[in-house]
Amino acid sequence: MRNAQEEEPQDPQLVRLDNMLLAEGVAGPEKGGGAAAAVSAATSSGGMSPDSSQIRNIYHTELEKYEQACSEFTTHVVNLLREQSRTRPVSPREIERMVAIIHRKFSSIQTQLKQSTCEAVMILRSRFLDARRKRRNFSKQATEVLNEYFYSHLSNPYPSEEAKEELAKQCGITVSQVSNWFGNKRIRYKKNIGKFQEEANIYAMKTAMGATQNEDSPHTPNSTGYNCNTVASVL
DNA sequence: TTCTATGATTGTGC
DNA sequence: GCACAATCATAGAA
Repeated sequence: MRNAQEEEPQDPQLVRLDNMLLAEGVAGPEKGGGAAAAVSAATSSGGMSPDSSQIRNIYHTELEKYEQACSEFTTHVVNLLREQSRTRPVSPREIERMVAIIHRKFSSIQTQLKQSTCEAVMILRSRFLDARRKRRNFSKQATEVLNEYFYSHLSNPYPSEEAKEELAKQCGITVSQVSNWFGNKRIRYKKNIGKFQEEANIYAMKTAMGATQNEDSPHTPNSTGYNCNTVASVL
């Protein structure tokens, strides 16, 4: 039986589907590859997204079911043939041929399973690309928080990893979105300081007011080093 | 419909 | 790996 299975030439379509599933990280060892990696990169939460890991789990469950069913059915048919051999001559060659037929039939089921998994991955990929295209502005409050940090650290607007995480938490966005925001802000501020002057003054006033309210505790911010007069000279 | 603002992506340099 | 610069694509205002 094993020989009959191993000698069967590999279906080129099946090979193609196998390669694709491997490349997408659905088949083979668990890793962050292909669509799975792309989606998880977008979520920045690390690991596979719920959708992509779901596809992987379903695929493996179905594949196991398929293998079990194939093996059980083959055993069943072989047993039937052996029983028949009591009433009529059944050659080993006939058994082999029957097993080969069963495997061919099951192979088409396997192709269908892999085909539909590939389709699911493709749908997931296009959904991810759509999400990337559909930009959403951050909430007013989030922009406020980011701007406050930016203008109060104008002399060094490079938040540490911890600060980025804290800002991300406060704004309800990801750390990479915080990094993007600061990257964009630094470059746009630098290119057009004049345009941002008014905004800088507003946040400077806010910071100053906050400092006045906390006059009893002299070590609290405005300890950020922000000074209205330095706005134009930095960066 | 056009224009501007803005979040995201890509390529490059360090 | 991070920051910068250029660019893209879209949201939202005019």
